[in-house]
Amino acid sequence: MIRLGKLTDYGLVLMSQIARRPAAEMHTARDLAVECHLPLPTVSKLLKKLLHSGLLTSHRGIKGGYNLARESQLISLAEIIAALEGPLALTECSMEITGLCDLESLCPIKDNQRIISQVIRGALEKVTLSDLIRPMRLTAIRDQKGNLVPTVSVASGR
Amino acid sequence: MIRLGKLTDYGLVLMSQIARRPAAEMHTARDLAVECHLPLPTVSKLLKKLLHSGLLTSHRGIKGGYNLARESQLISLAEIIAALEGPLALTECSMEITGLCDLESLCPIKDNQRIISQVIRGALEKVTLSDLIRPMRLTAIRDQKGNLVPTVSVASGR
DNA sequence: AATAAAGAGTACTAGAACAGTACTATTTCA
DNA sequence: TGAAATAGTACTGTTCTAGTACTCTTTATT
Repeated sequence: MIRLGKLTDYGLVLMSQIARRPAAEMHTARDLAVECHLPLPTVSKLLKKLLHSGLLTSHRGIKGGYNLARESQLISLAEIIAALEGPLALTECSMEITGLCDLESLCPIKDNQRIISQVIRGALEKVTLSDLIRPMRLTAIRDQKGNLVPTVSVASGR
Repeated sequence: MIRLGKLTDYGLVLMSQIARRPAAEMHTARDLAVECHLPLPTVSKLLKKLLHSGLLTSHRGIKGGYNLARESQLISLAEIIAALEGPLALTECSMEITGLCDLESLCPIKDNQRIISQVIRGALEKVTLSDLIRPMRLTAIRDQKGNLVPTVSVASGR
C-alpha cells in the first residue's frame, strides 16, 4: 500500500548528501557510503535505482560517479520515494470481490485508497530535495475548519 | 517507519461503514464482517484496537455492538491510522551512530524523518472520516511556487 | 596497450513482520 | 439459565525486506 522503509530513508539521505555539494562535483558510491555511514553494497543498490528513475546521472570508469539529474529544487520527495518504493501504488482492489467493484460504482476500499494516496502524494510533492538540506521550521496553523495543519517553511536564520 | 498495510485499510473501511449509518445504531462485528466482505476474526481484532484507541465505544452481551465514540467529522484519518499502525512513528535514529546525532545538531536522518512524518501527518489530519463516506472530487491547483497540489473537496452533485 | 577504479547487473539468504486463525473467558439481555 | 455478543491471548505460515556476494562492463591513467 503505502510504505516508507529503511532503504527509502537511506536513499533520501544519499540524495541530500549529493545535493549539499556543488552541482559540478561527482560522487562515488564509496565516498557516499563513508559520508553517510551506510554499507557500500546498499548504497550502490540505491544509487542504481535512483539512476534508473532518472533522478541521477552516472559516469563510469575511473573518475566516474553519480550526480543529480536536475537541480535540487526540481526534485520532489514524492519522486524519490516513488523511485525507491515503487509507484506509491494504490494496490489492486483486493481479492475476488473485484467483480463487485466493477459493478457498484462506489467501492469503499478503492475510494479510500485513492483518496489517501492522493492526499499523501500531494503533501510529498510540496517538499523538494532542496527543502531537505537546510534546517526547516515546522509551524502549525489552523485552517478554516479549525483543523491543525503543520506547515513546513525554510528557517531564515541559522 | 511509515506504513499503510492491508489491515489498516480494512480498518478504514469498517469505520466508514459505521459512519455511514445513523449515529444511534449499534454494529456487531458479525454484521460488519458481512457488509464489508471481510473475515470475522480480522474484523473483531480491528474493532478492538479501534476501541482501545478511543475511536469506538462498545457494549457487551446480546444486543451489544460497536459505535463511533465521536461524530465522524471529528475523527481524522491520522487518528485511525495511528490507532492501527502505531504512532506513525519517526523511528529511532538507527544504529550506533546515535552518538553522532547527539553531538552534531544537524543529523540528516533524523531531520528527514521528522519533516516527512510531519508533512504526511499534516495531510492526513486534514481529512476526516466524514470526508471518506461521500464521493470526493480530486482537483489539482497550483500554489505560489508553481507546484501542483491535489486538493480534496466534497463533490456537490451526484 | 595494460591496469586499476568505478558503475551495472544478477542471484541468493536470513530474518522480521504481517496477516490470518483458533480458542477461551466474560458480560448482558431475554 | 442460555444464547449472543465482546474481550483477551496465543500460535502459525507466508511474504517481503534488508543485506550480501559475485561477476561483467566501462573508462581514465600510466
